[in-house]
Amino acid sequence: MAASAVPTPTLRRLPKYYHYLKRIQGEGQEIISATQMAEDLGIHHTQVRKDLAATGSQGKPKVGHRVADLLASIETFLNWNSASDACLVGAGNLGSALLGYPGFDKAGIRITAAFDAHPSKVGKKIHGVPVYPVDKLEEVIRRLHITIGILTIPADRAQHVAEVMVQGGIRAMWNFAPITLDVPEDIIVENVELYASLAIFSRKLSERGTFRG
Amino acid sequence: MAASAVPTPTLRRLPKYYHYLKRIQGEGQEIISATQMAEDLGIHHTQVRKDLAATGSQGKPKVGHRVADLLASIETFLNWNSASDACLVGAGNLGSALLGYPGFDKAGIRITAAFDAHPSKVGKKIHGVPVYPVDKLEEVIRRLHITIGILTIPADRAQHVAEVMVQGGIRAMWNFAPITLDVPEDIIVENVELYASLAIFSRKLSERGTFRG
DNA sequence: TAGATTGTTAATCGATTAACAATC
DNA sequence: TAGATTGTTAATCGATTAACAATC
Repeated sequence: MAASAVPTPTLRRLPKYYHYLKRIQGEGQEIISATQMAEDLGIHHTQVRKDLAATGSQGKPKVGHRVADLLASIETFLNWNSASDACLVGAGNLGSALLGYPGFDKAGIRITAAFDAHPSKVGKKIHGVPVYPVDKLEEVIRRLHITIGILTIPADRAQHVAEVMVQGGIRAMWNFAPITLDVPEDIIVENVELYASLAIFSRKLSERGTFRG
Repeated sequence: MAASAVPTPTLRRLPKYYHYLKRIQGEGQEIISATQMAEDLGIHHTQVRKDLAATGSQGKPKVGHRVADLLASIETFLNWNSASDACLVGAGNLGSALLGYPGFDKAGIRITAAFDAHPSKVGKKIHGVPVYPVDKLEEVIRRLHITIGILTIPADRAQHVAEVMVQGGIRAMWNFAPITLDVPEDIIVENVELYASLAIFSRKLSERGTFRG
């Protein structure tokens, strides 16, 4: 793969811009300057300019950027226009919540199958997505040509499930389990690190606050 | 506040070490070298050493680190030993999932009250946590001396709720809504950016994959 | 035109990686 | 002792911020 020319921090900021732009668009605003965005989002204005430039969007000197253009640029850059089929393994609390999350559709990720180990969940639909037994994982993803896997299972089962996913043809994984998955190099893995945020939060609390106890 | 001497990337990595150490501890391992950790986690060994040093933990040359010591150091460093009371606003899919999340207890965050705008949820308990009407937010957090607020509500209501929280005495917020909250400077805000991870995932897909469509 | 804004090139800052001394 | 490991100091790398030219 070609290494991305776009820094990861930039990618992380793009959704921030996206949601901000959606909001002001909803308020009827059609033009926005990078200066204003920077101020509202608490980011340096040069940073905002570089990030927006990375998506290929261009503004007009003295005028600013068209909100609709920026939104379109971000969507295109992140490839949110073309859709992929995904499955989710682990229909527990977090998994069920994700099945009902509206953001994926927008991002072109269509969850068409869920899997769970508990017989009580199998056969039902959660937010419209059918739940299969987890031992049918390989068979179903192969049959439905699913290429994306979302892991919302406990850490101790994640590695095994990842291996079955690879067997079945999954090419990319979005992993919510707090474990470093060991998969072939050509498989994409993106880890959602909820605990990373919790650690930063905890540290801020212990640094600043005396209001614990 | 004093700026943290510990880099944010280090804080983000600490839970990774923590979960790794918990796992090998569960397998009966008592000693671990930074070299081995680095290899298993795909992180540079010097990085691991610096991160562990930041928590105040020390190893023995030629021997390694005691797993139990490392775990204790991380817990202490993140102040996971002392507990704080927190409330959660927005008992929807994500909110309910968080109420059932075992990680908070471990991190010393005890959710004692939840709030929701839907009358159907009010008065019930979700994972043992009572749900109050959201218009009682200020009153309840004041009465229960709650200092931490978790926001799992739609973006368009987050700013208003944040302001009520500040009114009621909340000093720190863990925000899951995709919006930059505007609160007084002395209020701690940590944003969980699920969409940041999704953006990185989407970009990886569009860079590497031809398996969309 | 004047001035606000864009967008680029240079300087700074901070994190990661490399080199190496210290220790059991 | 020899060698593996720790932990620190220096070098590199990359992102952020500053300075400035270009544009309408």
